[in-house]
Amino acid sequence: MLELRHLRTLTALHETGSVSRAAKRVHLTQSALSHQIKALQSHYGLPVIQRRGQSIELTEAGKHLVALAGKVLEEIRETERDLAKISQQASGSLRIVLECHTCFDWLMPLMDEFRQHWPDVELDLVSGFHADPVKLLEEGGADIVIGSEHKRQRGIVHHPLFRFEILAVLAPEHPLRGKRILHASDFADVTLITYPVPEDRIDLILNVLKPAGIQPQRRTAELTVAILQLVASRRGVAALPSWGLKNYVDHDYVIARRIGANGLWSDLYASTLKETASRPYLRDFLTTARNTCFATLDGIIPLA
Amino acid sequence: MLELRHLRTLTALHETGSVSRAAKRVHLTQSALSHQIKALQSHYGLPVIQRRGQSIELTEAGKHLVALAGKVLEEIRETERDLAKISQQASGSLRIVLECHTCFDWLMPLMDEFRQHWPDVELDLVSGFHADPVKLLEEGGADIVIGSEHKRQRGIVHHPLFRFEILAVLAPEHPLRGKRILHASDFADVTLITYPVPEDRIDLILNVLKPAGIQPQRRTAELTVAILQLVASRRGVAALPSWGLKNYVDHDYVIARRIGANGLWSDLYASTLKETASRPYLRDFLTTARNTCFATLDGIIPLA
DNA sequence: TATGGTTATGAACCCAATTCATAATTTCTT
DNA sequence: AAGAAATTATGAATTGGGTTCATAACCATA
Repeated sequence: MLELRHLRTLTALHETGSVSRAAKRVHLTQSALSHQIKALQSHYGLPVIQRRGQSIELTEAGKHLVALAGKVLEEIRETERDLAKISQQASGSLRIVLECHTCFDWLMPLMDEFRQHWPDVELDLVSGFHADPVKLLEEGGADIVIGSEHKRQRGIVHHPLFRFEILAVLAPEHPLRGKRILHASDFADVTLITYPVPEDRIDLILNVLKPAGIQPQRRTAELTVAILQLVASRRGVAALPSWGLKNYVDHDYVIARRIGANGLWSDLYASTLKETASRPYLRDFLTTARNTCFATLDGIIPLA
Repeated sequence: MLELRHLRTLTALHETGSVSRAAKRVHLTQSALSHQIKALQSHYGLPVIQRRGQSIELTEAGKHLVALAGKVLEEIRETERDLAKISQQASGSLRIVLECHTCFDWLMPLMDEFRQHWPDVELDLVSGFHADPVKLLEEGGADIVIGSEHKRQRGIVHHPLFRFEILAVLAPEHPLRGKRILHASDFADVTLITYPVPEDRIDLILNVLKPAGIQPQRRTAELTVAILQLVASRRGVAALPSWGLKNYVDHDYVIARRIGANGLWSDLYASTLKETASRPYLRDFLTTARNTCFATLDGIIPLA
């Protein structure tokens, strides 16, 4: 009766706190999850979730099942790693090109974990700027590109990671602090603080400012903390993924504002060659990435 | 891809050492298991079983998966016990009537385990002889009857346990030692050593000797070891389940012979009231019983 | 070489999980 | 308070994957 799919659903419910969000997380319909939950409850004669206003909460029974899920799913992945070792598919290289600078935040701990699990995989970050990172895959200079590119291309697989919102970051006393939502025009007279990458790699410029014919001043910094430091000391404003901001916003170090009525969103993909896509360690890397991101990053949305 | 059903199949393969026997064990066709195995192998790019002449053996990969199965399936049962506690279905009584005396062998350790898992269930053996044990269920004097009865009866559920062979047990120097198979006529002049129960509860008499019009002398003993002791000291022959004999036969304490060309087989069921059948602890008792029996008892066959 | 038993394979089938369509419910907004 | 928006529940329809069926291949033993 209980199946692994139920356990996956339960963890998704736990992580997202909502049936429909959990459904996206496991790539099923909200209806499917509703049926699953109903089946579980009637089987055990116990509710597993409980409405708590906006979001849902797991009951005691639900928590037991989530704890089980954690153990079981991890154990399965462990043995699958063992199997990969046995079939000698546990070695190779995973050279990562990172287009999204902020992603260092979650990639670093992920890489640490990965190194422990796959000691025989040569794990590297490919440094430097690359005009056409996907070409790097084809040329054999890298094994995976993490970025927003996802146009169909033969021989290449774009593994969807997640969608996230990019927020404008301001100093708490910034003149624009009063507006709940910022529009292109608001950026006319500000200095934009970005990572040192070309304009066409910056979503705010590409999708918002350029279409509106606005070209703000730019200043660059390598590290996210440096950017935030500059913002806080009123040298300009930045546009950063929402997830990395929570701590700084909570401590009133900076404030964050939505860009445009619907917000500015960006999709993240992990692209590989078709042939590397099937390697066990690559698959494990991807699921670990998704797991840790969805578990630790606030406000991200699963991608089809 | 990997599902709990695969894990169950793997353990069955491990326990039975044969695809078709494992199929019976998990109540599927041999074909279904064959497909499952094929799917597993092609998914992991590894064989999980290996032919070893008559029987099969698990490969290293298979052993990893079996180890996983042990952990995972046990953890699931653990949390299901927790859920039963939460839903307050973890208390009640389990008074067992045992028609098959030899079954004490496996029932005792089983009861010990059960007591640890379900401390709030009142566990008891209903002692004494009962002419109609199923009636005892209806009268509320017992909760489960372990025996061979399985005729349809409304309000009663007969949970199949397993089929086992009853072998004739002789002293090593017994005159009949030369025959590989014993027939009804061979029992004409022997003393039959049995448990102290009526004739119609003894399969050998009921199904073999009575139809042939043979009525051997009888002598009774309470305990299996006592019966074996009497057999070894040439006071007569006995008919006992094959599984309990292995140790004694291996040590040349007694010898065992098939009864009739196809052997004498008996089916074991656990009968309960319909209403008690759904209780979590009862279900757990049954699966534990089957698990331990199939894991520890040689030569038993699953029952539809 | 036959024979009984076990396993493999492809096609057909069937059920159960999912989706679809929609209703019911809740929450947010004005 | 009422209407709009979002979320969840439910029943019917669909579909896809796992199982069975039928049969072939294979393997040991006589």
